[in-house]
Amino acid sequence: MSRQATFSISEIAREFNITPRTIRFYEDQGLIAPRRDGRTRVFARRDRTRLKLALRGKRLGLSLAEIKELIGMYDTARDERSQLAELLLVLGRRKAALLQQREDIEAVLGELEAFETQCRELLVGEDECADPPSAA
DNA sequence: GTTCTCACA
DNA sequence: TGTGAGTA
Repeated sequence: MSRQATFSISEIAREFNITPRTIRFYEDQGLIAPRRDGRTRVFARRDRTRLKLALRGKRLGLSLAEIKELIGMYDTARDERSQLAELLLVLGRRKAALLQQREDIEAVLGELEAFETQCRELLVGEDECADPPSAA
């Protein structure tokens, strides 16, 4: 029953299926701030929670900066309403970005297909104009 | 095993 | 947004 209270970076990495390198990187970016025992990082449940939130944000395609923003609010944890409002703002931004990407992709696909059509027409034209080789 | 820094895509 | 190498 000795429920462990702290964890090493490698334990956390294993648990979330990421590399210790990535965890240090996230710390650099201000997403987490584990306690230190000397220079080695000591992770508490609080850090695990933050990391879990961060990875959820990543799955949604949020930038680390956005994730940092949201997680910071989770900690500050004043009123839930402003947190939810902020979350909606970020999600709205993300959705807008995805919609724009979809538009861009569709535009490129359209151009590509037009070009394909052109190529096919050129091929057919060549067939019509091509003299049969020396054979008969 | 963990740390940091530098370089690299 | 991460990784790899080299270091201590």
